[in-house]
Amino acid sequence: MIVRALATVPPAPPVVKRSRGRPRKTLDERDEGNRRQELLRAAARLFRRKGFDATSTRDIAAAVGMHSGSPFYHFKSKAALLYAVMDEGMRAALARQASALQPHDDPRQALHRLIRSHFDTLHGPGRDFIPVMLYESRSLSARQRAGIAKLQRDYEAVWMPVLRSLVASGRLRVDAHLARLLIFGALNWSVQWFDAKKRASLDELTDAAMALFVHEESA
Amino acid sequence: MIVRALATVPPAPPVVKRSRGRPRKTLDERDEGNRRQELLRAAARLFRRKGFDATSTRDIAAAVGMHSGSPFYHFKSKAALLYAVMDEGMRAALARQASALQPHDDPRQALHRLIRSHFDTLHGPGRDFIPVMLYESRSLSARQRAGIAKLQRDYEAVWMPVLRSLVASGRLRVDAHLARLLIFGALNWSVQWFDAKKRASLDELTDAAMALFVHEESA
DNA sequence: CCTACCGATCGGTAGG
DNA sequence: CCTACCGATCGGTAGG
Repeated sequence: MIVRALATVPPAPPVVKRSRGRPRKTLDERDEGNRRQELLRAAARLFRRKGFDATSTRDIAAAVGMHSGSPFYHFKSKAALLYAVMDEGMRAALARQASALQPHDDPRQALHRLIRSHFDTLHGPGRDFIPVMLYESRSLSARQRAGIAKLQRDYEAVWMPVLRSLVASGRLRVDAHLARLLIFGALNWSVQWFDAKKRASLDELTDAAMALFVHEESA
Repeated sequence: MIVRALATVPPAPPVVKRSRGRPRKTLDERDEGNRRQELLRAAARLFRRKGFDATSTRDIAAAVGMHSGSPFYHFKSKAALLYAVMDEGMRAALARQASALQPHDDPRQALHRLIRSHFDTLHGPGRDFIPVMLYESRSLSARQRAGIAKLQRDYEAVWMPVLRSLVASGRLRVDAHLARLLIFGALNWSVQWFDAKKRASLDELTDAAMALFVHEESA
């Protein structure tokens, strides 16, 4: 088990309890993956809570019981860590989205599933990754931003036929492109106010969003 | 006219073109107000573009042709500058909102005016102040955050009777509290994608939002 | 509002 | 992954 150094007591060096002499060879590969994942999760949590610029690589190292220079053994720069958080977050979101859609859904059911899956991505396990992407993209390089933008386009593309078909049947009363922007805003903004106290569950939230956006069929 | 130092060439000290010997006495009061306002506007623009933590007080000083220590003559700390930006932004938003509402509006018209006023606040003149508030509140102290939260509650309170009345007539199909959160999200998120190229005008945007959220009267 | 400056912190690296 | 360290930058201040 790893003892976390208290980030609020800067003078104290991190206490490292991992034994130095244990056998390394056979577990090397898996260990490296684990340490990398620990760094990613700690970085995501700190980037979300304090922001990218206000989080030091020392904070991240301390959160996983490493010394200050060690994160650079796993990531070549702080920006690379940020990119990895966003990349991993988007790939998980894409996978979740793909498995949410069912073959015989009508457009209304499809939108319901997309919204529910989106809320899962924002508020379910691993919930820090996508908020970091939503709020810290400014700190990416142009090249990195382009990489993330590609994944975002893939994610958004899945929504468009669903939205267009709801527009065609009069259930959405706005151009599909604008509808997507406004709906994503409504959903994404929930990271500002939704909390685990959960006055509303994610299911209830999904129903509420559907009721707000989707009109009854007819003129 | 003020010559802006290039923020990307750190070694060069800011070039100050203001004449040193001009009469000061009679204009002192107005000048101080002007300099303070210049600092606020420059800070808002930089805080929005680069984020609070990534903006140095030197950046802000250079943007208005001051030397590095001088902003502290006008504001006692960088955080005080941030607070002033948000406070000024919210007071302007409240004033704009108050003047937008007309006495004999029906609920639908009232919501239209509130949304249009909100888009003005987000994208009209002085457009940096509120986005800074929306995205940098994390950097406020608890006391400062409480001060801004009070203004936000006042701002939100104006929407509630309008939303409740639309719920009562079946034109909004969600609890008024949740409707406000989702609608604010849709509107606020536009700071991420709306640009001056204006494929859609603010009027068109307002109509689109109304069409998305507000249903026809009836069961 | 400028000058000159301080202590603290930061991202990153060499070498093991 | 640790040790020891560097150069750069930052918020802020004294004194004028």
